[in-house]
Amino acid sequence: MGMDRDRRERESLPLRRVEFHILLSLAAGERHGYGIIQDIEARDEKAVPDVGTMYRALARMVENRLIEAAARRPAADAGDERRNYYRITDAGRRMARAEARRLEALTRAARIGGLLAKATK
Amino acid sequence: MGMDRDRRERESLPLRRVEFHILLSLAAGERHGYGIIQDIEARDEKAVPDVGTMYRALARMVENRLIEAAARRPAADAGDERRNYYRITDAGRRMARAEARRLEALTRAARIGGLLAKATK
DNA sequence: CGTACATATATGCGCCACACATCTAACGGC
DNA sequence: GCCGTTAGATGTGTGGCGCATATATGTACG
Repeated sequence: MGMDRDRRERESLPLRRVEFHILLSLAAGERHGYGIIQDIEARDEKAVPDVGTMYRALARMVENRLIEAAARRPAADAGDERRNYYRITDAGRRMARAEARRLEALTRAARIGGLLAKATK
Repeated sequence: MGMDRDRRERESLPLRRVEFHILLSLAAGERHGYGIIQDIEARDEKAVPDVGTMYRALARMVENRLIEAAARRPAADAGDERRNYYRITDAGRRMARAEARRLEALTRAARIGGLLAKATK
């Protein structure tokens, strides 16, 4: 059982770029699609996904239980009826952690390979 | 001129996954296609590219001057005539550095977002 | 109040990156 | 000489993603 879960997670790595960005954004709190895009824009202007890519990814990830529709919009924003809010699931958080570890290892390899300066901290 | 080069590099990021893996592997020394695959396997079992993807990527990257065919095989291995050895070019190293910085920033974001432990070194 | 622009979500289309499958052939051990 | 491994190459299919477009609500402003 736990084995099955682990295997599924391992097999679906590496995560798609959009998906990791989405999970990373939602790890900080509930957000709606357009808001996630702006969040990514703020963090890395070079990797901003297309809106089509975004909404399709959201649908797919709900399907895969990596995220779920937030029951109701967060307090402050009672206004805009159009927005669909999402939250990260436990499975999503596990996936994001696994992928983050992968990226970290890659980064470490790059540093060892002399492609990055010693301590960028 | 320098500007043009910088712009081209920035626009073609992020690198394809295979390509970064190849550059990362070749940054450590000259290698042949099959050897690169084994190198990647050793480093990250989850992201091992298909052989088809690999050989096509190598051809493309030679075309784009990110790598080049090594004139002749490295000393110790005078044996196997089948092997095609490659080495990283300056342009390739620049691209790899840029991509490594991108991944490093992503990793940092993941750490800030609580998806990674504090100091992994 | 109208209308112009930003916000928000959604979908058809086409390209291309990649995995999968298959092929060829040289290598090394027995 | 046979056979499994190593090495490289190529045809094919799927799916992710960018591009364009559609639709509709929110908001600012005269």
